[in-house]
Amino acid sequence: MVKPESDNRKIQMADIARLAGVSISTVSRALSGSTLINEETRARITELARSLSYTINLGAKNLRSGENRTVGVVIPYLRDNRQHVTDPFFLGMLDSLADQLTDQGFDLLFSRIEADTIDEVANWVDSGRVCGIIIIGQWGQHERLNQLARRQLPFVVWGAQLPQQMYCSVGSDNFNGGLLAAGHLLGLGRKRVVFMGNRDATEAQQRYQGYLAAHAAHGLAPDPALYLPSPFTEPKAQSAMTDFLRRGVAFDAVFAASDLIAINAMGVMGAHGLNVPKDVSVVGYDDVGMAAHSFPPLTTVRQPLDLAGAALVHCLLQVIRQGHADPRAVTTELVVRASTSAVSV
Amino acid sequence: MVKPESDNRKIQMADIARLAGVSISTVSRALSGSTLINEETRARITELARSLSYTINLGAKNLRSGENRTVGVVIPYLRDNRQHVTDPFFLGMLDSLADQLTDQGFDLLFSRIEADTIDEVANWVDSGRVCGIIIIGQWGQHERLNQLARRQLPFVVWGAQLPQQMYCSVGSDNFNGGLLAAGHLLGLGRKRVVFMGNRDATEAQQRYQGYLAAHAAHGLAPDPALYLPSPFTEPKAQSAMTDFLRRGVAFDAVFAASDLIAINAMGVMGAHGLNVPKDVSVVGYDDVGMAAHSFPPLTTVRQPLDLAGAALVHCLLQVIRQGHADPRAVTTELVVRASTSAVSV
DNA sequence: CTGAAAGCGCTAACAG
DNA sequence: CTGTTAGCGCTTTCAG
Repeated sequence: MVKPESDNRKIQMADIARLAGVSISTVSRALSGSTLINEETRARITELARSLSYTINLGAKNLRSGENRTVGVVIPYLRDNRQHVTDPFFLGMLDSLADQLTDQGFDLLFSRIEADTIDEVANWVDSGRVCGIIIIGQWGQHERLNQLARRQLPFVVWGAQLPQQMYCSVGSDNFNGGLLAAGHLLGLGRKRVVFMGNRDATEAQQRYQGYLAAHAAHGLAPDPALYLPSPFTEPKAQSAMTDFLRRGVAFDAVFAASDLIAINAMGVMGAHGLNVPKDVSVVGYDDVGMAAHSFPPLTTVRQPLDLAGAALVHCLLQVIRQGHADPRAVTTELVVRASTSAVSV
Repeated sequence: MVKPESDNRKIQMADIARLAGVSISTVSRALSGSTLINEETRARITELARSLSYTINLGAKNLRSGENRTVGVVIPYLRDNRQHVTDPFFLGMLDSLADQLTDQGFDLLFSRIEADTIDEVANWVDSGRVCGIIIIGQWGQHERLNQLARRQLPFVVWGAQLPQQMYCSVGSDNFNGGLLAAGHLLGLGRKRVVFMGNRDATEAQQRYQGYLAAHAAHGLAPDPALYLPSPFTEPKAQSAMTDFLRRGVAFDAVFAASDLIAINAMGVMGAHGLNVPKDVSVVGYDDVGMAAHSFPPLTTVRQPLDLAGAALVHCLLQVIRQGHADPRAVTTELVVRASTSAVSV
């Protein structure tokens, strides 16, 4: 099954060789850019190959050469979260990786997988399906990832750098991002800045540390009541903010751990008659496309997806070739838009 | 390059065979579920294989058996549009396809490609990289797609069914979707319903036809001034709506060709002091996750992504095996939320 | 039921 | 510079 229709047999090297009146090896050399071949013969063969729109059979090539230029990209999901990934950040990351990998001549094998069965990605490598794997997000599987690293599985993950980490991670500079965001709000004269996100998620935790540091730099310590736990999904972010408002805690700013959370929080606050940025200034995190077009447009910490994708690919190749790569952070940058303003006098 | 580190040689059939004291062919049979093998031997071999966490080398298997269980999925993009895809609909579709394909034992090779060089996907098939291709969206390349079909390329596309179409498409029932949406608005007593979208895009065109049909069913013909051209991107949708408001055309409802457009339009209208749904009722298209959590939550025409993904995969397999499959439409359904209401008396 | 042998489409020594 | 010769890891006749 899953074989093509019988009639249109695919053209292969032997055909080209016959037509060009040379040996198969000559064709192979011509097409692979070997130097030990007459330029004239190469030209003839290349031309012939193109006119027949011949493309080399990658499976055979890989099998023979032991190479592999396919990398696996997996977006894990939590079982309870289930359903489809909805945060546009992931699409952006995937896009970026696709472009990077294509540029470098790699194919991208995509898969979703339950976070707690993430070990299964090892099969992709064991079976020679891919040469390495990029995992988007840690999803609380730090220890499992460490185990994969012990098995010498070639992979890198997009996420935070953690203590006792045996694998290579690439992430944004979360601490600094948090510092920038909270610093910006405090600099505008905001006094009671809510941190909205899930501190149990490693990246959010680091952003929270930056948030604390910004307060310290201003000689402040945030009221613990200003920590507003919220998952990274839209409905839960909305209900978290709704509950928070009901509690009546005073606040004049929100730093959300993702743009998606921020935008949903702004929506809820707007529906409750609060004005953003006047009553409450809001900063998000990621700078997804939507952030520039929300109402009001969202001030946020930009994670440069193109650099991130490039770094992930770079590190993965290093892990594959040298067995190791150091974790990295790509620099973050504050993008100021209309969702933040100075306190009015 | 891109070879794994030398030391950890991958275990293969020969190893299992040696350890089990049988021939390679026996291992092959045991693992592939052949019937002509002693159940006891099979058990022993399977167990051994699992304990060594052996996974079969797919490249070799495919090469030998001529099979291929990888399908290519491509999301084209327009050059001027460039940058990253931003509409969450695509992520949803990709997710759905990933799940469907995984369930059916296929791998998913993902790629972005410029819409007007879409012919290049043929290489994936010619080189034996994939057994077939799923293209997300027509992107105005109907004729190019027809040419690919003439070349017998095994592919299907998510999009509209068009005149003189030689390839298999799967899409939502755009006409009916438009009919439902506009019918709903007219049924609420709305009289001047804007159609916002790009009529040149084939799917939007069909939704527009449904919009016209709904008017006809109510004995109406829409004012041509109510056609509001808009691309499918956020900034352009916003400026289109901004311009439209400036023009001062009277209207009391909007049917947008995508949720993304609808949500951005709602934002612009809100910023101009218009109340949704009271002053203007809005219906979108797609039912992306965001639609349920916008302000107000968006009434929309749901495209069932799971069914769509399943249909795409099903059709692709049929094209591969039988050389042909008929185009299909998956049924759409109106999801009523708070962005639409009856005209007040 | 099992083993031996041939070969999928290609690359890479090895000899000219 | 080019052809000959072995396989890459697996499946599949063909004989036992």
